[in-house]
Amino acid sequence: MFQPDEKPSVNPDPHAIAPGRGASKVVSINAQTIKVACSNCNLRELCMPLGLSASELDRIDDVVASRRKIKRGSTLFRNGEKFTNLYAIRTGFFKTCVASEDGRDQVTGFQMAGEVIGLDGIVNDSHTCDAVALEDAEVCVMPFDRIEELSREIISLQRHVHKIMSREIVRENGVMLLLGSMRAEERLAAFLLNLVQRLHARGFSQSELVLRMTREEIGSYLGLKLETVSRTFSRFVEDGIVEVKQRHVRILNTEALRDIVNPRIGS
Amino acid sequence: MFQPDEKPSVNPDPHAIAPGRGASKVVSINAQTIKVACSNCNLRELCMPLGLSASELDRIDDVVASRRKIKRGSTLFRNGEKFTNLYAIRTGFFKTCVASEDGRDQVTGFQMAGEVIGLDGIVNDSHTCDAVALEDAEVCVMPFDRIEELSREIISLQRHVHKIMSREIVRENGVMLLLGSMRAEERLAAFLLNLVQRLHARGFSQSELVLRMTREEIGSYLGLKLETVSRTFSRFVEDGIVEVKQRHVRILNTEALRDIVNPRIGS
DNA sequence: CGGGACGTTGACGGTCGTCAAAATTAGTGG
DNA sequence: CCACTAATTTTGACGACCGTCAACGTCCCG
Repeated sequence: MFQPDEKPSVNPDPHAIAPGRGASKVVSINAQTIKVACSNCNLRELCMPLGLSASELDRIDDVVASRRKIKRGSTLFRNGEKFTNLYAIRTGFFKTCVASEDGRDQVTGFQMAGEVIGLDGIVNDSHTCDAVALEDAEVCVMPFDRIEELSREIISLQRHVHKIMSREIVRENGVMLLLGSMRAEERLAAFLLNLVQRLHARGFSQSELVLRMTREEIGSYLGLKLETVSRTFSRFVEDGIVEVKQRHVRILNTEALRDIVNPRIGS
Repeated sequence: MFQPDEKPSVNPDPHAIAPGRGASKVVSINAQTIKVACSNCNLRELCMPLGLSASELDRIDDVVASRRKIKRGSTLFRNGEKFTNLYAIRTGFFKTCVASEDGRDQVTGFQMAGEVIGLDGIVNDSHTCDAVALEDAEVCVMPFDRIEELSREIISLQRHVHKIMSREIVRENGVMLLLGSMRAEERLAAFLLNLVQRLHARGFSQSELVLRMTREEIGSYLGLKLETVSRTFSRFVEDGIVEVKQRHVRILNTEALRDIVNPRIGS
């Protein structure tokens, strides 16, 4: 009933281990040498500015100091840790979550390949949330000092950094709208549409997805309890809008989901 | 029972109309000439980086192209409008709100003197929310191109811009926590504490404030209906935590408010 | 002084949270 | 590879919190 995920049209960089173009592109970490280059990364169009000259592209490779693998369940950074890097996700799936003093916590976002995390750390030079890998992941480590340095010289990089931060602000505005004014069905419908749209931009199916997070994590993100998430899924299934088998979801009626998010007057 | 607001220790720039230091600092707008200068603005410490050299300070004055007055109830910018400027609030009070297609809207924040608005417009070169003045206001108009230009040259300005954007991201994380996991009392308590803390940083009282927004706007921000906001205020009054007379609020027991936001185990 | 915007309060109902139990799956170690 | 335990998910019953609807009161401004 559920096929495996379609292959993304932008595959993980197949030349990641190929010989570098210069010593500066080869960095030694933990006794293993990893070739690092944005210039031939297929995620570039997602996480780097377009329209760079060859020489600019060459210099942008320098923002990535190294790569880092994160095992499922472990953290990329934690609340309180010193901020030094932004991270571009190469593969895998993350959640970010904040915690209040009395232990409540709230998932503030789910991030996938091509997206950048760590922006929260800039204000106070320390992170204010946890970033947890929901599946084995690999990220590009980008020292923020170098990003600032280079973006002083490469205008399109500067603009790009600003856009990434602004995009995050706008995204959070949308989440606030969701949390502040939507009911459970609307929240879950919006969540599914958003996920599938982002996956589609990465070459995956428009109608099928595998949830990398638990019902509880979805609930935390949407301001609902896990039971409500589960019940709402069940209602969607009853209504023939989706098929759900554990974490595999197939969207049968995208229009219906859109109508739930944005109730139309009349029919 | 309620005195008028205390005077802020950082007063509106008393030299705003004083003779400028050069022609470039004098800009003509709408047949009136307004002296524009961050260097002698008393809000500087709130909205500009610290530790600038005199020459840098002089150049930062150039970021502000002009000033603009906004009447209570009118908008500084609207969803869909082309993005060209960021705005630093000199006086007055704003709300920003986003709207969904079907007409629901959500207040995403309240902004006061020294804070910067317009960051949402950077991603798509057009604004994604409305900024509405809740009282007569004046803002510094800062063309974003010039900000980017100057921040390529002045490192501390670049860092400052990044911090402002990151701060907004962190703020919104906090709002998501509030909307996602707090009950009405907790939300309102957190809201009051946040407002009074920001006002205090501007030289106002720690315990007294005048709400510039309606119950409905508070409710929209907090994900509650106006009746719930009103009822929750009444409960706080019954419990002797605050005094409320219309939009004048006096906090009688700050600790109680903190305990509501952050329930302690035990006593 | 009068109309409109804003705020308060009450009664009632719906949505979602809480508690509980059972089913299914995933992960672990033998 | 299988058994066993933990984790996750589903479903039900019930109740609390907050939304809805309504009426009334208050303040502000023309």
